[in-house]
Amino acid sequence: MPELPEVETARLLAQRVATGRRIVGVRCTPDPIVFEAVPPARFEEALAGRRVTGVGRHGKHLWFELDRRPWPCLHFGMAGGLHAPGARRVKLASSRARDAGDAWPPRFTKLWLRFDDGGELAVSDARRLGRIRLRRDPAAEPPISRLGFDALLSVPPLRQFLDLLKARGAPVKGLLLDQSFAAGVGNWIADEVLYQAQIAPRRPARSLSAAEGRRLRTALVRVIATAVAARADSDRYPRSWLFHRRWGRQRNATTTRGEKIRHEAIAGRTAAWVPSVQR
DNA sequence: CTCAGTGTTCAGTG
DNA sequence: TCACTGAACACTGA
Repeated sequence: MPELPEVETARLLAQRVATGRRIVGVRCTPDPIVFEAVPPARFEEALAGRRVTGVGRHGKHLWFELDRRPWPCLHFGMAGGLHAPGARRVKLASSRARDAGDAWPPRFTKLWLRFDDGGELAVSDARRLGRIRLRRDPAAEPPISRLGFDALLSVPPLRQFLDLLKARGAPVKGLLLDQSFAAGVGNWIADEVLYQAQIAPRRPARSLSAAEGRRLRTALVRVIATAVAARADSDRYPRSWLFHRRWGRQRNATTTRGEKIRHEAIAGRTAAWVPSVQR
């Protein structure tokens, strides 16, 4: 559940379930890839008996603040997620309508926590591209310290935003995907933002006019805020969004307004864009 | 069977 | 050194 809106929704869930509670049970699935070489015993020892004081997020990274360090940090990769029993699952837009049942803990669970009030949380990751780490000060250490501005909480003022664009020659689509520029933007958000800002994805970032840069910033803020307000429930995203029409076998060739959608690889990812609208 | 996919990292290039 | 690109990673579902 990768992009910022899903991670922010996971943060709110974690906050509700865990904040103020003590961890009374920790179970790690042995997985040296996802746990990045932290042995399960070490991880369990760091968490067991601790009280959760808060839940932080920057970009797509999430971490629990405990009454003793180090703290656990989560990145969900392409297919990871945070779950609570009975809670509506934040569905991946790309795997619509398929919920793999209501098993608890869910399939592919890597980390399973129980709290002193009976609450539970599980971290799953089918594809194993996610990471679970321990850090003494998450925001001050890699990989989080290397991130750029958080795309929900700290988008720079216009003047500064335009300066950042001028400093980069990469295709603007690639820049949006660069986490050291805007932390939290992923593939569909980048495409959505460029569509709404009416900018072609291959345009070098530094070639954007001030008016285009301004549109880009406005669209970024709006797309992120709207998706977060919808709690990352894609069914609640505006019908006019490119999002609803970019996928699948019905990779619909057109938007709701009848504009032709084109798919091509840019900066290593598939970009979906509308040449008749994006210049 | 093959391939794409809400990501990140690292080697290689200019 | 820097900016950028493309392959690798790992695995499911179409």
